[in-house]
Amino acid sequence: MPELPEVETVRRVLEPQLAGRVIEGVDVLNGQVVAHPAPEAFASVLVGRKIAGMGRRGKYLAVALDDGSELVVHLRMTGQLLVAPPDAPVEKHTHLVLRLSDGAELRYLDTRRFGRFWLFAPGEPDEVSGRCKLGPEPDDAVLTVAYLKAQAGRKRKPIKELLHDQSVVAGIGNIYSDEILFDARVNPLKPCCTLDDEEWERLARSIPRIIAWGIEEDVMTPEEYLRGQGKEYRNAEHLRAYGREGEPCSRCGAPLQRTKVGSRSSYFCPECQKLTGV
DNA sequence: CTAGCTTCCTGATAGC
DNA sequence: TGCTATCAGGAAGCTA
Repeated sequence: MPELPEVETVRRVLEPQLAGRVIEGVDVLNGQVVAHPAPEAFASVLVGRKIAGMGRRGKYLAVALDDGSELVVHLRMTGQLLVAPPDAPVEKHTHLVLRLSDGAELRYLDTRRFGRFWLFAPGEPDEVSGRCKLGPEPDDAVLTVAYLKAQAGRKRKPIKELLHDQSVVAGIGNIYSDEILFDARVNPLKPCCTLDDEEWERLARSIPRIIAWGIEEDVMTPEEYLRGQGKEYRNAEHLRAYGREGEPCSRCGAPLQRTKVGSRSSYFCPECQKLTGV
């Protein structure tokens, strides 16, 4: 389940393999994953374009094309982008194939088919992908205590849900919200309007730090990415809270607990992240 | 305005 | 063994 650090890893691995290649053919195997424009137009407009580079905004990837058009991808839960030789067997759940000028193929696989592609003509504003509604990147300097407090307002919803709100901060999902709250020693269920100044300070510091740490820990070579078939982002072993129910807290040794926030599994330390002042 | 629910999907796993 | 139920979760869309 890619969040910002994993999406950034995909970008770093794929960009050097794609930049400079020309898209010679497009096979839309499942039109469901093409959100804009219609699949036929999507394919015909892409053919002949040269890939200039690859960017990222939140969890969105953006392939920049030579004529100024832009191919935007959101992997959602199970989307994977793979570069494969054309003779490699086409795996189950392959929905889109871009045939490239060096003979390789960029393939999109997605078991749950939640992921989407959007293609924007040069100068065409992106008003449909949801990208324009994103809040600042986690490393953006505007992400101050004052900003977070203003976003929280009088909301009583759990702080974890505020971190999930892509219009507040871009790129945080269920895993990294647990990691950030663990690092900041804030209980995931704590209502937004009840955090004290120290908690806001720690949270504002933890957001950029934990996301940057996630990207560093995620570093992998193209060979490793290929071996894992784009499925393994190595995002489990370095985590300190997520998925570690019953394991000792790395700070105090107390067994970590699991709870539900909304409908999401949440892992936290009952000693370091006490629910007080509510 | 916000909170809360449903929808989209498949596959892994649990329980009977 | 084979069935059903549950869970995993990003984000949009809906209702109250």
